[in-house]
Amino acid sequence: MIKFSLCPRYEIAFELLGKKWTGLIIRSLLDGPKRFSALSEIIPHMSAKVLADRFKELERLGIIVRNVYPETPVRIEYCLTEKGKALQPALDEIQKWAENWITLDPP
Amino acid sequence: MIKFSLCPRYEIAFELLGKKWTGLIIRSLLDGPKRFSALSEIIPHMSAKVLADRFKELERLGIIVRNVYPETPVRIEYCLTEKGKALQPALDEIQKWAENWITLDPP
DNA sequence: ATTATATGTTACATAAAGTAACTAGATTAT
DNA sequence: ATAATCTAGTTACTTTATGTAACATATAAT
Repeated sequence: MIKFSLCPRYEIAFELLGKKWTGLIIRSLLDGPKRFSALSEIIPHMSAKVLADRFKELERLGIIVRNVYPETPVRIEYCLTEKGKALQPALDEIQKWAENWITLDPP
Repeated sequence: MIKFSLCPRYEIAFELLGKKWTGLIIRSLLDGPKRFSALSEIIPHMSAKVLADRFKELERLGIIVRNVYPETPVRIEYCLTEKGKALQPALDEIQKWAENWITLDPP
C-alpha cells in the first residue's frame, strides 16, 4: 500500500507560517520596510518579546533583513528579501479566502 | 497620519493557519477524507492530543465535518467542507513558494 | 547631569503542545 | 463468560511557547 505523505519543503514552510504572528508580520512588511515600533502598532496584541523573536528567526531564515540607520535616535528598519517578497501570492490567496469565507461578528 | 493596519478577516485566517499543524492537516485532507489514525501516520510528529484538538476546532469553524460509519470497528472520517476546500489555492501557493525557496539539508 | 527616544531584554506567569498511559464501546477469540 | 482486539480518542503530567510589565542600552539634546 502506498502511503500518502506531505512534501518536506511544505512542512518547513509551515514551521514558519504555523507560528503565531508570523503571517501578520510578513504581510505588514509587504507594504514596505517597517521599524520595530511600527510593527508593534500595526499588531497591537503581539508582545515586544515575540516580535523580537520573530524578527531574529525571519532574519536567520533569509526572509527579512535588518537595516540600521545611525540617525538620532537610531532608526532600524526591517525589510523583506526576495525570498520574503515571494510569499506575496500565497498571502494574497489567504486574504482572498478570508474575504470570501470569514464573517465578522457584528459589533 | 494614516495608520496602516491589517484586514481583520486576514487576522482571523491566521488565528487558524498560525497554529502548529493546522496547515498540514488541511493539506492532507485536500487529498480526500481521512480518519484519525491515517492523519496520525501522515503527520507522525503530531500528538493525538493536538490532532483531537485541531479536529474539534476545525469542525467548530466549519472547515471539516466528522462522519461516523458504524461499521466494525467503527470508522470515523474527517472531510473538508466547501470552506475548507476553498483553502486549496492558498496552500498550493505556499507549496510553490516552498519548492522555489526552501532548500533541504543534504542527508 | 538629566531628560528623551527607539530598540530591545529580563524575570516571572499563563497558555499551548508533547508524552505516555489509560478508557470506551463494539466485536471476536478462547 | 472472560479475555483479547480494534478504533478513536482522553487524562495526568512535563516541557515549550507566548504574555506581561518592568528594566537596560545607546545616542544625543538641554
